[in-house]
Amino acid sequence: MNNYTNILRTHNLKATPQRIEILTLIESFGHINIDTLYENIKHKYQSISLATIYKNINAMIKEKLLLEVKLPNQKSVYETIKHNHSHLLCNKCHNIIDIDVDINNIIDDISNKNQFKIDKSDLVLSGICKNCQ
Amino acid sequence: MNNYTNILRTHNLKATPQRIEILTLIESFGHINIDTLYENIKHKYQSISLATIYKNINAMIKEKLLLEVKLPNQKSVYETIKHNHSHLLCNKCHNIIDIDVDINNIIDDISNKNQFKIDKSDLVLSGICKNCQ
DNA sequence: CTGAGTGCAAACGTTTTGCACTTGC
DNA sequence: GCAAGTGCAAAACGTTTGCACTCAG
Repeated sequence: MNNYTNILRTHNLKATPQRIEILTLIESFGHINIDTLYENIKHKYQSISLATIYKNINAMIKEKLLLEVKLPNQKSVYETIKHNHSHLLCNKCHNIIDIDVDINNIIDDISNKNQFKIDKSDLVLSGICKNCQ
Repeated sequence: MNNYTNILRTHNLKATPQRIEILTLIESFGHINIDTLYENIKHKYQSISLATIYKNINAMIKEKLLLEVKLPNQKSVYETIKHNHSHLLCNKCHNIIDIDVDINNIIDDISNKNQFKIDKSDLVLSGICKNCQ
């Protein structure tokens, strides 16, 4: 039984081959946008519809299997939910690197100063990566 | 002569009443999305078109007068360009607070570790604000 | 006076929906 | 067998564009 079959089932989703392929591609790309996902999934399922991709992405987001990452100046990408992390974005090759940034001190500080209950941080650092410099 | 007239002119944009009203509303709201902007600008200019708003927002972004802020789970908002800052977002009332966060240490650290030339950081902390708790 | 901006309608790209058919379980 | 998922076409959205008219400078 496929690796993703269980994951999907435990999230109240049927393990269809299309969904397994979506998850496989997201994992292998790390981060992927809808268009690239569609292009690549067609290699295996030529007749898949964009509607199916949207429905599945949305279903998996609702079931907390996936996360949308909004980026400056480009389309959102999707990733599987892992531990909390931030993103490094190259403005030239558009590659995205996951990074671990410890901003707990900052969050505590801001929480106190503003009497805010912070439960989430979205940080994108952008610039030019090593290869593109 | 209106406050915004100069700003617009120094950014190669003609100071039309519509643009002045857009800037006035953005300043008074702090952060505003397209729909709210449209609703509010109609109080003064009933016949303004959404196309005009989009054209102007885009023109002002290109001329570095405005900035788009992408937010998790909701539409982007626009703000005038000030010094670099981050955002605190309340998931209940959707209010946004500008905050100053010193992440230079973090940026230096990440830059070195990844040999990345970082020139921009987008940070949104979200949770529940004081009033909504 | 002239080029830039406005407002309308139409076009466009993206995402969602309805529905008949298929499939996972 | 039945609810859930797929794929198609159509609809719905949000945004942009073309064009005649108007206005800022």
